[in-house]
Amino acid sequence: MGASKSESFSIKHNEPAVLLKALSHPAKRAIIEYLLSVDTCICGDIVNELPLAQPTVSQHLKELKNAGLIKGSVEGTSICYCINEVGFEKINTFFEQITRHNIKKKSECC
Amino acid sequence: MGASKSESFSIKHNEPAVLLKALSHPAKRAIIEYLLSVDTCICGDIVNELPLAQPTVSQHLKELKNAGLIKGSVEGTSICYCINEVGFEKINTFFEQITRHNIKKKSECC
DNA sequence: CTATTATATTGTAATATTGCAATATAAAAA
DNA sequence: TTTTTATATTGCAATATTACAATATAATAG
Repeated sequence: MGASKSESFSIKHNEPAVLLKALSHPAKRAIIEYLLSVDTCICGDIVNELPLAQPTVSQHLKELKNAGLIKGSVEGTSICYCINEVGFEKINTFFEQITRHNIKKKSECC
Repeated sequence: MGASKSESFSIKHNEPAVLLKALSHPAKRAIIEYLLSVDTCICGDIVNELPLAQPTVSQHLKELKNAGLIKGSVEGTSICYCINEVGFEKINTFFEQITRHNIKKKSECC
């Protein structure tokens, strides 16, 4: 009856899951890609760059920050956001583990 | 007004996004982890292993297959599923690109 | 053919996510 | 202090996702 049985499952890889989920969302990925593309750190430029309202962008930034994919620092009235390498390193580690496991069992069926 | 402005954004990395989204879901990740943990290929064992009903597992398997993360082959009445390395390689490539980009700009702000 | 076993599909209820208008907050400028 | 500028929060409507019961399909066994 209904959605989300999240609690029933191992939280072993929960942190990577948060990162992956964030990156799988088009708007969030667009924000990440924009952050990767600009040399200097930006703030409300994202609102001008993407077809999203300010509150929407603000919320995505908050979630990306909570996930550990971006960092933000206050600069006067504006806030400067940039990529947080730590989050991406965590994803890499997660996938390295999976890939190692995977290669070991490679092509045993199907 | 409402959710999902997916169309508005670049589909450049859409395929990786599908993979990431699948992996970010607890039940789907549990299925993947189970598939990684067993030596031989399995089928309806997943239903016994996870706290999910058969139709639910079936649907997740379908989506994982469409995403390119698993493969399935018919064996009599049952169907044998296993990891599809191709999908994981695509994710790896996607992250290598991002990481390369990322390291180049490392710590320029915040 | 009928029964059994294994999986897929359909329909639907419960829940989660997304996006934004309206509003609030915070810092600097006037 | 008032205004301006930049961002965050709240509340809600629209949409998407999830899970499962009921049912359908497919292959094999008898």
